[in-house]
Amino acid sequence: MSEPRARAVRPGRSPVTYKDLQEHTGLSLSTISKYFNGLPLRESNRVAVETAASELGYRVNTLARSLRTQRSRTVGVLLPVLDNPFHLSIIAGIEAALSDSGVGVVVSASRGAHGEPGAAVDSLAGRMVDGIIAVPAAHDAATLVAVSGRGLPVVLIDRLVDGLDGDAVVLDNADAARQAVRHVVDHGHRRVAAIAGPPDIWSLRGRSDGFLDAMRQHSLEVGPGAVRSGPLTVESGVASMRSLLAEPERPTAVVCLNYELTVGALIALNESGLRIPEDISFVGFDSLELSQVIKPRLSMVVQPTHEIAVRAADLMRRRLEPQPESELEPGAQAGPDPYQRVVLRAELVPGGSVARPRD
Amino acid sequence: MSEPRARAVRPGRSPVTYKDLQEHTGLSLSTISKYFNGLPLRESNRVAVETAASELGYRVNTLARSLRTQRSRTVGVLLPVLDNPFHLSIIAGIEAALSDSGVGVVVSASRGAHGEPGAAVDSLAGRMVDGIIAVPAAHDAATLVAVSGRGLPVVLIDRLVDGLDGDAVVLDNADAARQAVRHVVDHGHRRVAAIAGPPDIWSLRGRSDGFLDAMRQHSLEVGPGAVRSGPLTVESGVASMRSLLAEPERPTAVVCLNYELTVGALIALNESGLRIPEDISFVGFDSLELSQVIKPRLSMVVQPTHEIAVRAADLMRRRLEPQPESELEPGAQAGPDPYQRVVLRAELVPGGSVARPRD
DNA sequence: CTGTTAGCGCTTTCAC
DNA sequence: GTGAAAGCGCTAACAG
Repeated sequence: MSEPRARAVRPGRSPVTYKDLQEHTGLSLSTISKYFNGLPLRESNRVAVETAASELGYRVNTLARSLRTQRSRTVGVLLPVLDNPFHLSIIAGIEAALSDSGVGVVVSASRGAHGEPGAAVDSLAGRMVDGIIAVPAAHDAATLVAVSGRGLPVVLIDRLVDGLDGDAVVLDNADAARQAVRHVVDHGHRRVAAIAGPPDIWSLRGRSDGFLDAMRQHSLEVGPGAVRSGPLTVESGVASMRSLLAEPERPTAVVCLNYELTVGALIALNESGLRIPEDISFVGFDSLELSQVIKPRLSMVVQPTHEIAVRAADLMRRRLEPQPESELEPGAQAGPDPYQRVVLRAELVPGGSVARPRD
Repeated sequence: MSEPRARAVRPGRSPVTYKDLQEHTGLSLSTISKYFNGLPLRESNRVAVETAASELGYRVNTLARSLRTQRSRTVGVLLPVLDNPFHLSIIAGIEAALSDSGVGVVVSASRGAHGEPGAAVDSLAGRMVDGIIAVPAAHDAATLVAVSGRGLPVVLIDRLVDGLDGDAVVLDNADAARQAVRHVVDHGHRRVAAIAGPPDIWSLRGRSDGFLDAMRQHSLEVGPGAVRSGPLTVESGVASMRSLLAEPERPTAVVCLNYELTVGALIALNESGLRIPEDISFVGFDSLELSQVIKPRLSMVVQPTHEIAVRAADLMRRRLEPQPESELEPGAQAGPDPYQRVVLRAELVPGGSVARPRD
């Protein structure tokens, strides 16, 4: 017959709710609600609520609000992996762009291996996000299609996936690779190799294709093994570069088509003892920061990552808006906006890592 | 007298709810709920719910569940800024560690400048996170104290803030700096400078103190301006290094005490034309990846970032658990667990960027 | 402008 | 085992 045990181990968090404000002010719940939604209130009531709220340390419960209104003012950002500067930059850019409009961001990693396919998407949907901005992994393409079909706005970044329609902002990948090739060809290189990623990723395939295309346009031969493909990891970059260097006819210039691969290639180059650009010319991808720190500064293809994020955020914001009655024409029947596909160009930042080949 | 306008512009998302499952199965809401919570059900009913759910594409609504249960199985991760590899690594590590326990993560940036102080914390609290893991900015220390006081578990990373108690995992910052000093001193340097951060950030102050302390222990003089402090930005690193190099008695060795500062210092060094280590010795901080790519490889103080994240996640998980009845003793009255303070050591990875000074 | 009322989708006693 | 009913914290009609 002990005292009833304390309710729960952890004390009531922020048990402060409209009810408490109600008791302290004598106002009705709906009036209080109006206060927190910026609706007009009699001045005296305004301050009453205001003071009660700050005294009690009231904080609106977003969950309850979202449940009721059926919109969370939150978008999900879905990325294949988190530990990667490109993705980081995407998060940061989106977060900044959206938080100005009072929209929150919850990030989620698809975590290729474990976890059911699509689990990440489901979890976001279960959080009632108002939309999803994704760098889609093959892994959760199907689920993305499903939620998109149900009317959840989806904005794709960096990659496209078959069967999934929606707004997208992507790089002109072929062009990015072509710029790199032109850069080395202009310096007189003819034996050029690429360290590419897996061809089943849309963006990487685009870059590989662009590479091959550019080589063809310059009437250069692409030997077997001149395009190394492998996973998007530093290790894979190391391995690719090593094997490239071990070739009997070693390329005089190597271009990398992704950040991790660039880092790996540089590590391998570093351990090989070869000098850049005297012994070999090099073009990296997406690692401007690296480039500035290395001597000579590296020629680098850089994506406008921040702009990518901002454009994606813009597309999403447009979908979230209550669709302004377009035109004056009432029957204009614009239908749902057609999907937009924003294509951005990469920029080649020349450095000192590309020079005339010696032989 | 037109038809009632279509309910809403955007079609009903995932209008699938228990009610729908109820209609399709004839079971009661509570039975359906039991299914989704793993409680025992008659086999026939189990499959009934199962098939209905997959046919309709049902997804449980986490928001509603959280509202009802008063726990979201989500922790907030609060960072001063997002675009920084250390913080990225923290996010990735926590996300990975926690998602195994089915706990979600929502990240938030304190965004020093605009936004009210503490807005980020409030927003997390409003999402009913079960706890907050934070690299606290001065900006939101007060709010953190407040929510912590209300019983929300808070785990601090990297920095401590006055008046805020809670679990924490931090670096032995003084030791990190001391290791760097010892490293260069062992190579015979006596004129050593540090590029430090703002002393009002706990971790950076610890590193500066450690630097000064180590210098003293080695009976070395610390000239005025031998410790440069400034904001944690690449630009500030550039400026600090430049001004160090412009000194009449230029230091023979420079140690950096943070990642951004390291990058900035290297950029300045690069443009100065000085050679590492022939003209100047250098120790960087936290940029192992950089170090591998640069020739010579840089001596580097590296934090165990991944372990930091994992330990923080562990501390949080412990607070979230329903406190196992500790001991066999029923009346043991352990009280709330005392706060834990995990202190991790940085590691000095020697490279080729430190050599005997010439003069 | 304010109050009453009925839920949002889910969990949880409490009877059966 | 299962179902009926109450309610988490909030908003949105609708009267007054």
